[in-house]
Amino acid sequence: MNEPIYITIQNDIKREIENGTLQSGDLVPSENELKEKYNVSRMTARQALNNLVNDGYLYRHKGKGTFISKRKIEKNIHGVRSFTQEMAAMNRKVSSKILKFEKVASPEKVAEKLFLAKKEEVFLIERVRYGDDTPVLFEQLYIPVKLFKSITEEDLKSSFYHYVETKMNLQISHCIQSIEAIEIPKELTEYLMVKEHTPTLLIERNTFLTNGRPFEYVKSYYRGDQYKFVQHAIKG
Amino acid sequence: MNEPIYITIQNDIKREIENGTLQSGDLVPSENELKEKYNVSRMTARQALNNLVNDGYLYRHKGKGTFISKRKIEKNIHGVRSFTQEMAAMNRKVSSKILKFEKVASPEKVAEKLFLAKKEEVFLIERVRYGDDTPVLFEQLYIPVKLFKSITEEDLKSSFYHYVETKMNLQISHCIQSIEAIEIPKELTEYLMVKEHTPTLLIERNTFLTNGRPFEYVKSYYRGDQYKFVQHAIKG
DNA sequence: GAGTGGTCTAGACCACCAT
DNA sequence: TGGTGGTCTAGACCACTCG
Repeated sequence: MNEPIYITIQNDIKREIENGTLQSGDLVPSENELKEKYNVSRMTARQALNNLVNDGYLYRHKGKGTFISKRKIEKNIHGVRSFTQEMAAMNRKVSSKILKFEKVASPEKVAEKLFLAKKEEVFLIERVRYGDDTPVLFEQLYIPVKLFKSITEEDLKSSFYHYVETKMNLQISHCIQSIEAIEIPKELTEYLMVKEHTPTLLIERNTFLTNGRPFEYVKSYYRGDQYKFVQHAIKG
Repeated sequence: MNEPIYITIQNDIKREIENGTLQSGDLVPSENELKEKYNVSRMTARQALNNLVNDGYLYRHKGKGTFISKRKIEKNIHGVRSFTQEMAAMNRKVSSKILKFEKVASPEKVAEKLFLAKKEEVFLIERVRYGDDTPVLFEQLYIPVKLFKSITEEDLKSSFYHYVETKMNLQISHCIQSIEAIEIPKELTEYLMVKEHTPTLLIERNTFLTNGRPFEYVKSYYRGDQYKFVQHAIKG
């Protein structure tokens, strides 16, 4: 395995939280216990715990220990959710059709959003996504080639975020998005099977990893009659 | 000083970002440079930088260095923002016209959202809100009478959230909102000064205090051509 | 006093990037 | 090749909490 040890420790603990072995309020093994168990230095065990604290899985109490935080389920509601998660929440079956999957020189705006040099290569992926076989969403996804060297069409048939987190072991942190109501662009009417002038939700999203770097810029066009964007937001 | 060294380093860098000495895209001193400058170990310098990355101030590039990220001001955007804040961010002057301000028996759906008994009294406030004198938003706001006994029309001319937090000393915690694209309802065309069928952003929001109780339920209709909803969301 | 997390050191090897 | 960040070690002292 080339996976860093602290990632292994993190994943082990995450798994125990997700399958219920560790419950909200439970004490997690101390840094010294993890040090023994994984035969690593204390700093390495600490790094794993710190990352989980930053991600909201754990909290610490000086002199007492490290504990599982509440949330867990609520966590899925906060903020960024994938289309797949949204549809699952509504009990709709998801499918996708990929219309385009090619390497292109990044347009200026995209390069800026992805912190790339001008014209640096990006994958441009266009797909239509369906809920219960009705088209819901047309999406243009831009991702840096240098980061996603080995991605295939197959990987995009289901959840891209899932791929990023589990296959690539990257940690998604946050996004900045804008949401507006527009008339559907003419060229999309046939993909979404609607007539001209249909109200459409346009969401532009720039999503970042925990290392502070963006990994996607995506423009999504949602059919107004098929999709309602639900979210849970925390005041800041 | 009892302040940990890494906090000192963080604050020094933050200050340079805030006063403009370090600008978006600039290279921050490397871990080794900070190590020399502050006469600390590399891990300590690294801890300072890592924290700033987690807080969104910096991003890293393996082999290249650590850089100032764009955001900075956008950081305030996390989650719930009031219309007033949104407009201020765009440098637009805000004004309001109150069309209706009355006590009504709460409709069933509203009672449910506000945790009230059926037909318990609520204030229904309808207002049009303007940015630079152009109508941007028509809003129906429902708030419990028992909570806002002494509210006046005057209090609603500017930010309602500001009133809640500073005049009533309540702490806003979070909201659940749905966002969808619709055609403008006929009866609103004149308030928003648009023609029929104009794409409109409908946002329904249920907002809660830190004590877990809801204090408002609001339906907002935003002119699609005037308003883009920008937000910063954290992955859960 | 024993255990915990918080801070810190002085090294090390690696992968990545520019030149 | 030299500089950068990414990972990791084997120690150390401290402040806090609990019995």
